[in-house]
Amino acid sequence: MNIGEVAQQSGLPAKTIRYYEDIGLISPQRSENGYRAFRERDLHKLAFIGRARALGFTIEDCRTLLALYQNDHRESGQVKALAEQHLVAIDDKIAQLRSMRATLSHLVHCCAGDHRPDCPILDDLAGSDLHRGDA
Amino acid sequence: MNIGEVAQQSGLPAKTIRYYEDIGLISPQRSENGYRAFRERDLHKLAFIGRARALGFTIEDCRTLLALYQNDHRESGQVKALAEQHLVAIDDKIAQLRSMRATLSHLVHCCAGDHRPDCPILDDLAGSDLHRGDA
DNA sequence: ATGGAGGTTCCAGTAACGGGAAGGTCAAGG
DNA sequence: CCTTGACCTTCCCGTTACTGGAACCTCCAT
Repeated sequence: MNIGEVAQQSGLPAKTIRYYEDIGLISPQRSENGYRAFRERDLHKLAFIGRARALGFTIEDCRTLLALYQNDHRESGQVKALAEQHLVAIDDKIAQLRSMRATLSHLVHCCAGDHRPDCPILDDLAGSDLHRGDA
Repeated sequence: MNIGEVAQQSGLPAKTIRYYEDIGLISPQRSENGYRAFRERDLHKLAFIGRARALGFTIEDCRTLLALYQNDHRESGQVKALAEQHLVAIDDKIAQLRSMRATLSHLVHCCAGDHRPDCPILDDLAGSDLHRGDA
């Protein structure tokens, strides 16, 4: 298989596949013409990576997960630990975004959004304490 | 004020403040010795940027917001539009993270996490369809 | 005079690719 | 046989918002 077909089947852009080879995630063979010659195993690996990436794992996590996957003597505890760690990181991000969202949403609702220049959003960013001290 | 004091008062690292000058967000004067000489206005601007960044606005958004803030003829609708757009982006990110979280959390709960190699997480990443087809 | 805490510039690296140039290869068509 | 177009190759730069570090300068206190 050439890279184009692998790209289609894995859903990953050809550029990304080449990048994954660059950083040593995959090592496809080469044809005599210099083209990458992918086998089923490579495709399978790429699909694996694609799914891990879709779950938000970093490339380094993917490297680790691939190694565990290919290691018959792995312990599922290692995988679970990695996944739980990632879960915590996701929760942290969600919490941070929700905090931002709450503040921003409040400000948006306070802003008339008309043709006048008065704007509680800018007031808040400027630290004017006008609405924060309105109690 | 030298950069150290401004860093403390604004809560931004000195490196970041220099970077903000590099990209033209601020333009502090210079003392004869070559040191940056910050005035109150600069500090105020930096605090403004810091707060906008804390709400997740990009640097380019900050540039726009600063310009609006300094423009007496702005219309609050412009600010509100920018904020609402950002709010949508935040919501998108939260939705994506929650989707990841749901899948990952399910997989983690399915995994024994012991010393055996069998691992539903890896099975899922490998696309084995074992648990997805268990209905 | 000297030591240390500040300041300065510039360069490189981060994560994970994407865009685009310059050029080789292959299959089909005239 | 030649060309055209699709596909492949490598290589280098750009992205976001900084961070770390080197090499060097300046100020203040002892």
